[in-house]
Amino acid sequence: MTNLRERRRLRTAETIRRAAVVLVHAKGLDHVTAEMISDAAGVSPRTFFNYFPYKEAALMPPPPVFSEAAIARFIAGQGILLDDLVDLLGPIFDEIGEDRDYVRMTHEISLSNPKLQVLRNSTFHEFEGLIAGLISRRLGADSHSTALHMAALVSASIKVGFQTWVEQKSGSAADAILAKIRDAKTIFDV
Amino acid sequence: MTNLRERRRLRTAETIRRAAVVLVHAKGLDHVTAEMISDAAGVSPRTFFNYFPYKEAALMPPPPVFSEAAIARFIAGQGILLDDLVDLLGPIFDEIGEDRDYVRMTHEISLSNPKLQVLRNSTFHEFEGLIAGLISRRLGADSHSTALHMAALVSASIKVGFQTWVEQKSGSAADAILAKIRDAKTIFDV
DNA sequence: GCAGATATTGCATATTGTGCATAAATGCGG
DNA sequence: CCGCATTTATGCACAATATGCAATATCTGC
Repeated sequence: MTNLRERRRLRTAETIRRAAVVLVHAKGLDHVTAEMISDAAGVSPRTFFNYFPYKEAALMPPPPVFSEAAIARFIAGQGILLDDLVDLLGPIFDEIGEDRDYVRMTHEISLSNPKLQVLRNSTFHEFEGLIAGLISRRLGADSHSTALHMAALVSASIKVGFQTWVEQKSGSAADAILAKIRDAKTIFDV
Repeated sequence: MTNLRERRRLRTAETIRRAAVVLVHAKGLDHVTAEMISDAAGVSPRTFFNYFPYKEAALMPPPPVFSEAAIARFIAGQGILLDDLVDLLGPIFDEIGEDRDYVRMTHEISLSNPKLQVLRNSTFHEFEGLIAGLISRRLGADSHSTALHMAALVSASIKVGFQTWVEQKSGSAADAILAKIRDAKTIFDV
């Protein structure tokens, strides 16, 4: 199990992320330096930049990871595409929903600063690309354009669903988001 | 005409942009400093940051501007939505297509560096938001979610269309892009 | 041409981010 | 359990980014 080191690395990254989010939420991005974050996380500034290429990167969530099994299941799936997509994405959003206050903090931070908005947009964009790739693999050759369109729809649904969840006081993130994705079926049926 | 100053400002910004694009295309982002760009554009570094908040910003195209008249026409329009959208966007892409080599350069640059990819993604994202806003205004209250979905589709179409145009040797950008938007009708009809 | 507004510039400075060398920690085979 | 190989953390030096501020130059309208 060479992944003891790996897990340690993930834990350190997470520690830094938390420290960064808390600090920036309290003081604003411009009043928090990489050094402050490092101090709060108990690492040297040099190590900070070892984990994150630039200060703002520590404020973004890590990219979601799908299990190999889940990916294989989705690609080989024969059912309604959006339903299978919901199955694929469910666990991801379950996880997000577990720490409501923290997620809300990160959300507020993202909106508080132009640079972070840019980064957030890009994060969404990358996620959309990931989804498009999976859809394309499932639909086979020549499905590129269709996959991009569908991924765009799904991504838009996620944004709307996430937004409504953030504004709510209670309820599951997965429920809110997946409902919006399912709604997309009324617009776009495959 | 107080807009002599304004036009002058736009021209200076454009001069800086061109200088930046040419330099970065030749040497790569990491080997071009803000000072080099300033020198090439004939302004002081301080002035550079007066026009652009950070180095990379000079490498992105200015946001498209729709005429008030075009916006009003679109919002009040009664025809097929995607057709009206094509009318609205046409002039924008005509303009882009006028300078093929330059646009291709900017495109190559965007793909050459992670930071620029992020920025490019965000630029697309903002454009999508702009379109969503216009669609929402046209469709009236409670159309928020629908507008976002449609804008996502249009945005995806633009990306695909732009990509195919860039790969071509000749042909109009507007034609390539608008064709893809029209294609979206086969998927999504309003 | 003059007064007021706007744009440009220089200078000082905090912060960012990287290369490189060194030290510490970890996992592995014996 | 121990030392060896590899990965990870750190310190230091330094170029580049980006901003505030004050001074200077340039434009606009009268």
